[in-house]
Amino acid sequence: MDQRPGTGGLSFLFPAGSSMDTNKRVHDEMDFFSTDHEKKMKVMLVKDDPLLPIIKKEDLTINTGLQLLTANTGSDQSTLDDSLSSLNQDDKECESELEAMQAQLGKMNEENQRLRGMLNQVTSNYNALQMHLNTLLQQKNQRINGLVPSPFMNHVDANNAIKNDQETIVPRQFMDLGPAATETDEHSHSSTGGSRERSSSPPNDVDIGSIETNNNNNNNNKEIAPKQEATMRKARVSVRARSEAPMITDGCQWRKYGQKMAKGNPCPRAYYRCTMATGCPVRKQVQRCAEDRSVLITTYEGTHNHPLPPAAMAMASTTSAAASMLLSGSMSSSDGLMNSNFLARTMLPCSSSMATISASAPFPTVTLDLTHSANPLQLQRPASSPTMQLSAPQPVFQPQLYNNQSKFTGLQMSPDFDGSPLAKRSTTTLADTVSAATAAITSDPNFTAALAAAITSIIGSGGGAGGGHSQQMNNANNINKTLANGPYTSNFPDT
DNA sequence: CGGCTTTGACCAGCGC
DNA sequence: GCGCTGGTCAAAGCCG
Repeated sequence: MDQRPGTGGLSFLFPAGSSMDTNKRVHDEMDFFSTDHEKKMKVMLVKDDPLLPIIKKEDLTINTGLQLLTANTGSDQSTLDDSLSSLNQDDKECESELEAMQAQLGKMNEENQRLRGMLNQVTSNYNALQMHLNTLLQQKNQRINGLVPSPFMNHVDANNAIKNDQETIVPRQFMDLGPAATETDEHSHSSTGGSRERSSSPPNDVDIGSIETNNNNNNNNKEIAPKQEATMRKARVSVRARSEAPMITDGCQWRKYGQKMAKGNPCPRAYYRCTMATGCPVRKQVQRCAEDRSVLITTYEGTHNHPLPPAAMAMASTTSAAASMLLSGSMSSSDGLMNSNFLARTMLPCSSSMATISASAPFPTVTLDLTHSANPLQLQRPASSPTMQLSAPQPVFQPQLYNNQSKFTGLQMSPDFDGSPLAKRSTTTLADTVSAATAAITSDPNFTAALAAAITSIIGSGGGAGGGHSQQMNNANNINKTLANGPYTSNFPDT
């Protein structure tokens, strides 16, 4: 509590003609004997908060309560002032002390808010950097292996890439997966398909597990690898896109192996398996949204065990990035700041939710929503060619899209998916557009922070991926209903 | 003829 | 234990 020398603790009782600078300079001083506390507080606020209205000089000349007795003579006034000053001095001290404490409290609150903002900023930057690191490692791994990333980047490749790059850095997304992925879950999940596929096409899970075991004669790896793979397998990336076509063109070859009527959906759900390599475990489900049948929902699941064509690279990058974020241990549950409220605050400024996270049992899912309203970026192909509208997520991404993806166009759909090499279909496909979206997504720290917050709010909320607990279900239902009701029909009876 | 789609059946998980 | 649902299999048929 420093006081200006020579003022005797009356530094706020300046004459009306005192300069504003002088009055403002005293904001740090605490005068317990002054009765002009409100004015003092105003000065302090003006100094600390530029948003508040600036106090005019004349405001500081407002009479105090003691000056209400101006009808008295000069001597009486002096006597009365002395008496009142003596009588009220104790009360004034108490009031002054109270106000001083309130002022301190206000300062501390401001400091707290500022620190909180700094922490949020640091957290956002950290998440953005980690995303960028993952992307760079993926790209380097591609160059090393001559491969393109799979939709769900093979975690063995990822580990190798990271080991090659930095011996000391451990990819957390494959280490701290939480309690979600258990061998029981994996067995239960793959029991239907995996056991039946043993005869013809060994599940990729086995291969990866064996690789891990061979590379490291460590019993722990024998246990961890299946869990990692289980989580990788369970993690899903759902892409919502507006399309009249039966299936989006993502550059991969798919074979339909089933179709079911989903509960609550008038349209069936189709099941596809990747046929670009024998035993590739990647599958996808294609549905149409029950609410809006023009919206096509494609859900990817699994890890490709083979190189992908360039046309599939962009989608692979997108889904891989999303899955990596979903599985990233960087979004630890200990980060209390990153909660669903933060997600809401961060995402709501976006007029459309372009990415949502769902912990809907049994699989955590990242949904990339490309269905929202058109914007200047939306460039459609000629009407004769089936197209899928893609609206750039938010204006915040648009400059990046323009700068980085000059060939950004509408998404070409596969009107009649016949298994032909999708790369031949067009030079500007969904892959290109998703690539643009990926670049925008991964380069925007706000988005990564929001997505990280969403992931954290779900995974870290007590169950982890695949937890399927009621709380998670509630969160998931609030955040995303993407997968629940999307119908699909390969014959388009609904269109 | 090979690859794909269709479609009924089967299996496992889950809730009641 | 039973029924519902999601996911998958596999035989049959279609197509280029």
